[in-house]
Amino acid sequence: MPRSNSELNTQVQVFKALADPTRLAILKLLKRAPEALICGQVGAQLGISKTSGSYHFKLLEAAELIIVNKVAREKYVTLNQAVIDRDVTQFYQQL
Amino acid sequence: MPRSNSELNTQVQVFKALADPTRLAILKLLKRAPEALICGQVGAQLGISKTSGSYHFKLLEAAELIIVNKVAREKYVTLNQAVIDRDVTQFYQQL
DNA sequence: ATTATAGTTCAAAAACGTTTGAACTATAAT
DNA sequence: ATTATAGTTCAAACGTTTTTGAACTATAAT
Repeated sequence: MPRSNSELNTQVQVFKALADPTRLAILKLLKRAPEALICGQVGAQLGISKTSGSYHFKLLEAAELIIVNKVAREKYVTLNQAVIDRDVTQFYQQL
Repeated sequence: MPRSNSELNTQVQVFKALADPTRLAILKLLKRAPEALICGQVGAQLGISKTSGSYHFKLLEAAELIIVNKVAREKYVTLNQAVIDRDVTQFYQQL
């Protein structure tokens, strides 16, 4: 049943965000990229529809795993490395 | 070099296993336990049915996050610390 | 001004994950 | 032998996540 611990909840949210092949692929692409990438280009490279891409980027942003910067028509995304580092550390300390 | 997809798949499997409040609670309980715990007792402590417990433990075992030891009627479980450490390291190296 | 491009939103559909109860196996206790 | 306990399995129900297509907004290019 619902275990209501808000730290646990955000942790679950992060793991849920990571628990999908498309999103993991996005994050790995961003990790290797020298600078910000445009959403649509990432989606195209992974062969997903723009609607689906929009959904996944929104979810990654909600989990604070990426930073989004809208410039004119385009959406530039980068890893939120600080938050990822914090999450890894937490994972390491707890398990 | 084309990155094999099976690595991504097992990674996704691990994150899926972690992406649930009940399973995360189980793992944290196991982490703090001085020795192996009995499935049913863990389930009771978390207030889940035995059927549901069986489902979650099976999933955690499939993801190799726990080690299971059946003794007579009881199922003893411990964290699979070696695999967890490897997963954390991989997470750290890739994101 | 028209058309093209990048992305969003919405609702429906499809896919996937979790819980439930009943029936079951195997071991233990009386 | 009978009854109790620990756990599994199965299918159905229930719940959540993901994909889809169409309609939409906003900016850019011709």
